Amino acid sequence: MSSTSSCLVTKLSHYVSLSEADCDRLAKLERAERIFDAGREVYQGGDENKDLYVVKHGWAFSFTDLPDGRRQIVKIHHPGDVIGFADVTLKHSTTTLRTVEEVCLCPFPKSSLDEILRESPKLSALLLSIALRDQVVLIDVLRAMGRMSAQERVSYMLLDLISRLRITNPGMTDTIRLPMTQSQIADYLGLTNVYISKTFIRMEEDGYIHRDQHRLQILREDAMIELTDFHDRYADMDTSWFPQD
Amino acid sequence: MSSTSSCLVTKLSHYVSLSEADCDRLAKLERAERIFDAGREVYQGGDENKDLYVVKHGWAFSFTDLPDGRRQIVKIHHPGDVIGFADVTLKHSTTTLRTVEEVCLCPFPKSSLDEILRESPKLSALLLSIALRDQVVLIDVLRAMGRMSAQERVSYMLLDLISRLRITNPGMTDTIRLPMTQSQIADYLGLTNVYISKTFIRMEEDGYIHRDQHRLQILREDAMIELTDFHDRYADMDTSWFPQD
DNA sequence: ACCATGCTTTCAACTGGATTGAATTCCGCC
DNA sequence: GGCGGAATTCAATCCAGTTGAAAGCATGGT
Repeated sequence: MSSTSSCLVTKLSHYVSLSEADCDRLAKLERAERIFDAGREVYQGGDENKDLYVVKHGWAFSFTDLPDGRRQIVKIHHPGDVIGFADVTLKHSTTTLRTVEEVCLCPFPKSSLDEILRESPKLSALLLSIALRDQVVLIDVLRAMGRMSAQERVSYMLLDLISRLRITNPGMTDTIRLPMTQSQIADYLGLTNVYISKTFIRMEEDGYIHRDQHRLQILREDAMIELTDFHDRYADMDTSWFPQD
Repeated sequence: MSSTSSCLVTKLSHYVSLSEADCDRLAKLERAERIFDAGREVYQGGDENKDLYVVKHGWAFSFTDLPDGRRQIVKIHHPGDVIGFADVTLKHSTTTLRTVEEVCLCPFPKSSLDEILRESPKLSALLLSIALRDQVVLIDVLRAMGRMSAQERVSYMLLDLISRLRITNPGMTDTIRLPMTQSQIADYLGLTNVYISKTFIRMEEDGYIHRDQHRLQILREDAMIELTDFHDRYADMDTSWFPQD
């Protein structure tokens, strides 16, 4: 089985070199695949969660609602991401998964994870590292939500997105495709669609960004990094303590 | 080595029964111990992080500051908690650790973790589960910060605290000791000390809580659970997939 | 070409929570 | 028991972001 076609392998081998066997273990997770149209719900909060998903292409996001309808998007998923990892210790899913655009997902059962943990110490360490790294990222988001103004939050989000996309596309420039609607961005940043609109317009006037359809160019990345005290959590990872295989 | 004195063992064996050997491995982490006075910084964000800490007694918290001084407390630590786990994949600490009151901490080197991962599959699974559970909890906090009003956030925090304290004190009633100052609570919930004060007074008037010194009694827990759509993430954990030893 | 639909932008009124500064109360400590 | 510093409370004012509604723009389907 050639592993070059696996998004997951591409993403994870950015952090540590993987043996042929480990690549195959990961690639196996992407054996099945299912296409979902834009704006579809893949599963809902409260559903029994038997499967995890690897994203093959397209964007999706996970969210929770309060009973009165207020919505919080908690994670944005890109190709190569594993969806649902945080919920494996729970019987039921805590979030709902919705596609932003047409998405290809590879479902695999929780039990495959189990297998990896038993067979590959190196992949186990990598999975643990990813879980811990995700914690650090969530803490960064928390800081943004708790203490940053609207413009700072938007800046933080854009920097975070571009950092993540750079993992798999090292040649990436300063321009990203941003398929989410402003309402979705608002639900991610704890703001309203109206204020997101205002903030984008303001940031464009001030020369931080340039927009063209769903493409967004970051013009003053350094200024935005300074503004938000941004740290890239994706580029590097301390893998020196990993067991060898 | 008797394990009954280890806070960590007490906390973790709530989730899964541990072998004598595993208990000893955990208890070993609490061999060294250091007392810190109230309001002391144990380490700072940016410090090289070589050690993790087990809390033996007392409360502490981790926070980050923005360059202009805005502060976000990101985690509150209780006895039995492991501090610094999220940062093990990073060379430098992302947060500062400060004590709330007199605290006893047991420092141990990152490498001890390494050892556990190599020797005990069951503890590895447990550690991974804890990391994933913490992610779910952070997502709950994120939801509170993004979409809840001040009173809802305070309610959420109190419910979360009491749930955590119940893990190790099953006989706990509806009253908790809350040694944090209102400014600290504000920095945790993304509000201001003044508004926390107002909210507490309001909640006491409305009969949700009763305060007496640093003791706080929760009078209408059900109402608060309903208000915040609260889910206890600590009581149970799906350990059915754990490897046996 | 046309309409339906959903997204973005704009507008104006409103409000929850922030800010500031001063006044109290609390509490440990000499 | 009284002093000093911290924590809390009070009151007045202010503003970032909300709300709701309406108007402009795209896009795609028939």
